[in-house]
Order: sequence, then structure tokens, then C-alpha cells
Amino acid sequence: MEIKALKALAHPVRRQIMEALRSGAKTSGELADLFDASWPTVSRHLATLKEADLITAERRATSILYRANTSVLEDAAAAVLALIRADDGNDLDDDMKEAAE
Amino acid sequence: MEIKALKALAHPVRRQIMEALRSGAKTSGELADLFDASWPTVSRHLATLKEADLITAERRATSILYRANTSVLEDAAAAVLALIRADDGNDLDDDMKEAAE
DNA sequence: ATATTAATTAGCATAATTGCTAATTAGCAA
DNA sequence: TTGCTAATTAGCAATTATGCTAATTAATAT
Repeated sequence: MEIKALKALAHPVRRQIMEALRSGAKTSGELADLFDASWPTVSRHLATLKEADLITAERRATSILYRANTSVLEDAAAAVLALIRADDGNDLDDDMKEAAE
Repeated sequence: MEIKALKALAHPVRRQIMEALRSGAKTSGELADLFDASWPTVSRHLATLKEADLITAERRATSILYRANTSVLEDAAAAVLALIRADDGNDLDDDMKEAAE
């Protein structure tokens, strides 16, 4: 679940694609125009994001509209937050006592 | 910043290490015992996490204590959440041009 | 000095990722 | 049918990640 999403979000271009989709659905060509990478390269990143369920694709005549899957982004963020100890106050990173067990 | 953290968190073993550190600081050996991977392999994952500033290391006599860096985890989660469109006309750090549609 | 324990670093092999160009599929319009 | 546009897939080279064993550093103790 989140494992694929976090891996997909590890690449800067893929994060930028997700960022570009914040403002609404875009076609593959529109997205490819935003980056220096070639269109096939962007297309592959889109496939990776789709495989991780971070985006959905919908055919519109000759083009394909991509849109972000918000819930999966939320799940991914939650998975990262879950790595922080929930209960028991924790300091930032300077000195705190280690729990002995 | 978050780019290294998200990349580091893309690997399941590294996430499990962070998970193991939720309950408090642990030594390299204690962490290595938790996984099937060899100690050197775990050690390398620790180096990756440290490089991403997700953990800190402190020498304690013959062993080295690792602890999670909570603030960086928070930043990483925030970076993922930032990929979700904030409600209505609300542009945080949108450096993309708007779609023509 | 040697020994012991804790941990990392070195070196290597394999696997996965990335990004390109060229080729191909998909839909639409004459 | 042909042609055109949109997009993906194929195939390849280069890079990076992963994980192992063997060697090495570090701290402590005898």
C-alpha cells in the first residue's frame, strides 16, 4: 500500500508531477511540457505513479487526463507520521533520555 | 531536505528501523538483531538514514546509540501532505504555471 | 601489548532505476 | 484508406541501490 506510494514519491520529478496536479487534472502532454525530461520519460514516471495508485488516468478523445489520488497521498503522509511515537511526549533531537528496555 | 528523507524512507527495512526507534534509542547491534539482513547491511541502512538526517548517532562506550530525529520525520510527512491541494484558491509554494483550461 | 566486543568500511556481484531515441498503439478526421 | 496528433512501449546504456563476505576501525579491558 504505502510502500509503493512512498517509493514512487522518492523521485523529485514524480513529486513535481503530483505538485502540478494539485491545481487540477492535466494531460500527459501538458505535464511533459513542464519538465526538461523527454515525453517518454515523463510518461514512464506517470506509469510509476499510476502503479502506486497515486494518480488515475482517464482517456479523453485523443488525450489522457491524469489526476491526483488524494486519499493515497493522505495515506502516505500518515504512514510517515506513524513512524513518530504517538504517546508520550518526545523532544526534537537534542538530549533526551533513552528508554531502557 | 525532504528529498533525501523521502528517498531514505522508500526502503522497507529503513522504515522498519525508524519504527523500531519509536520506542527509544537502540544500538546498531540491537537493530541488526531485528532483521534477517546481515549486520553490515543494517549498518549501511543506518548510514543512509543518518545521511538523510532521519537519525542521529551517539557513541556510548563500545556501542553506538541511534535515535530517531522526529522533526525530520514531521517535515517529510508535511512534504507529502503539501502535495495535496489546499482548499480553494490557496497557493502555498506553487511554482508551476497554471493549466490552460 | 593482546584480546574481545561493537560497529563500520571495502570490495564485489547482482538487481533495479533512470532517461534517451526509435518504434508502436490509439483515436480522430478527411 | 491515409494522415495527423497524443501517448505509450521497446530496447539500450549508464547509473544507482542492495546485500553479501572479508577486512578494518574503535573502545575497553586484561
